[in-house]
Amino acid sequence: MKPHLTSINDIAKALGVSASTVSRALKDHPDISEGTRNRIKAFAQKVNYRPNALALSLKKQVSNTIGIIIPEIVHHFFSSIISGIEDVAYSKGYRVMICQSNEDFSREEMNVQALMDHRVDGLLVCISKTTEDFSHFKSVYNNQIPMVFLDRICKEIETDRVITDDFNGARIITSHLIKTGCKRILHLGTLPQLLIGHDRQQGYLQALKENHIDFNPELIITCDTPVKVDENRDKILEIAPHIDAIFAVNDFTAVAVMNLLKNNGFDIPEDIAIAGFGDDPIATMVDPPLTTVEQQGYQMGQEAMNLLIDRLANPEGSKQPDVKIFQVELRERKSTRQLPFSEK
Amino acid sequence: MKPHLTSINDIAKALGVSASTVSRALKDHPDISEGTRNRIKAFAQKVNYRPNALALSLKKQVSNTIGIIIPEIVHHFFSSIISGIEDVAYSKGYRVMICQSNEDFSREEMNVQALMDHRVDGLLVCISKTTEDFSHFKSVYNNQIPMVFLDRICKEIETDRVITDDFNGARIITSHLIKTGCKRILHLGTLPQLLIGHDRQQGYLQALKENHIDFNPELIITCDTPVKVDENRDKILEIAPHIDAIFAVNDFTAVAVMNLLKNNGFDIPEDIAIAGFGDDPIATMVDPPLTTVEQQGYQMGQEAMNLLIDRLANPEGSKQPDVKIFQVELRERKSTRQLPFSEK
DNA sequence: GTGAAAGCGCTAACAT
DNA sequence: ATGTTAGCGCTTTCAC
Repeated sequence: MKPHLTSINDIAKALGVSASTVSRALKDHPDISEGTRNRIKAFAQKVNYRPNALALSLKKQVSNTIGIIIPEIVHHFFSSIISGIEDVAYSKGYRVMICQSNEDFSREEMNVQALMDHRVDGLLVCISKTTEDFSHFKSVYNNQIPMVFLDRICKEIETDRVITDDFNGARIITSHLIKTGCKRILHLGTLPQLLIGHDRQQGYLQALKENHIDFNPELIITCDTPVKVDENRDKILEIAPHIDAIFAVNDFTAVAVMNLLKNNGFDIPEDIAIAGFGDDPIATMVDPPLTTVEQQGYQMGQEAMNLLIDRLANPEGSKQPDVKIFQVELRERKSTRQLPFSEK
Repeated sequence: MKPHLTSINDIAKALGVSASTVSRALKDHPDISEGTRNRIKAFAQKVNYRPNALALSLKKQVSNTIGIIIPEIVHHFFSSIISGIEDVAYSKGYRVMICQSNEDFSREEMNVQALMDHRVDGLLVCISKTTEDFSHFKSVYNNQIPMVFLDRICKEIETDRVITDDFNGARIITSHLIKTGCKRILHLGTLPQLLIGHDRQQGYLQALKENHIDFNPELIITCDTPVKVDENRDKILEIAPHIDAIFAVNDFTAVAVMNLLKNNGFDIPEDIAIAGFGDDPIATMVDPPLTTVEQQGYQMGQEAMNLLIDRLANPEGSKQPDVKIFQVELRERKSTRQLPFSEK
């Protein structure tokens, strides 16, 4: 920023007109005569004039920038969300500032602060796993900055939200395991305070119930990353001989446990069928390819941005929070058993 | 931004002092008496005052924000770079604005423009695959905005750069294939205008030469994504019986071709050994795990940000461009054959 | 049709 | 120790 890009004042001085004339000419204000307008426009073009977005935001009290807070962009689901947001945002003239919380509460607080400091017009947030205190979001809410929660939400704050039907997704995939002959299904889940994890676990339980399978509490382990699979290695291998399927809360955990079992002599899916959640690209690259449910990250991002734009356009909209629930779709692959012929 | 967050003027009015007093008190200017300072600080705290970053940037002509342009955050290598950048940036009080070019030239031009409009202090960029015209970057350079190229660089512009030793990486991995008994090695590469692809291809050729293996031009195919593997499916399967190894320009292409070959009855690595480039997490999750070279994305990001900070601190530094070359490290896994015992 | 002036939020040189 | 003023880049109301 040192080298002073040309400003409206520079143009005004150079052309011997006032700054306001330049400003008007550049935005085709009808008052300005065609002559001056052309002269100014030509000059602006020549010196490659670009309006200072900072000054504009300050003046207009609108930054045309929205903030995104996302746990970790490395995960395909999250980066798909971002792409969905960006594509809508760009097409409507918004910029985005992306912040990663790294699943860390205090980093998330800093992110909120930084985005507020930059006077973003609105916030799109996917809450960190470790967040249990929501006061930073409440402060956003109290300042009436529109905010949309994505995927991971906060029940205590009444905002628009875009979520996956985790309950049904888990129910569908667990039912699929049952239909293909599995009865003793291990669930690798998140800590229960994470709502999506809770809902997926409930969906799992619901599927068991609908199929009259008794629930065995030992068949739920908190284990939601490859690292945790490694930590729980002994426990999992001990249980393995007694189960015929695993439903993991996400795909990379599913893949990690699949590799663990394969390396220990289990046949997938004959000994143990495995299913994940999310349809990460990795699902099609592993052997056998992973059965999972597709979560529409890109579309969720688009929808969230659209909701935010609606709020921005209708600031006084005291209308009820919008809730968009995305259904998931089963992606049946070779890591689970085939449906009996009669069922097909 | 509608709901007017409290400003310094609001505080001044409320407390019956002038704005400058508030400004000074808040930053512990020695002139301000302890009494007023405490009074002001307490009040600011109470109303949760936060300086407007936009106004500050405008005033100071420094935004403390740096722009990142990256092809696609979905790729692990790129998101690692971003994490490296962010961690250094945050620790030095910088914010980042991340833009994706989606490997698209005109999107990249827009990104540059948007970041300039926001008056970022500097730019960290990894050029899009499809970019052949660099005038947008030259304009940044001419405006004396410090810029560091990462991984994919532009030779025509004299800036700091942080790159991988692609030539040596490719040489190391090709040599490894040769050492383990392979002689007819197919290379799946990028379009030759992409410098990293060019260098990797040269490294491949160099390894052949060093080992007195004649180069067969039919053994280089432009094919650098899973989609392109699919498009080149027939060609690859036709060549497959005549080769004993494949070196792919990146890991996801390597994995895609591995799956193609496995599904067509080839044994990996006995029939065909496969090696990638980058050490994406996927490399350890596939079966057999992929031999590849590790590219230090996170460290490269850190280094690039450090270089940029140096430039920012020394604006008049007419010193030569810094070039940091990161070596890669072989990650030997099961997708390539074992070294003969005598070599170990 | 064009210019002068005020103000967005903040800082700093210059008063007092 | 505190206030006044001007200005960062821009828009907009009000003059002429």
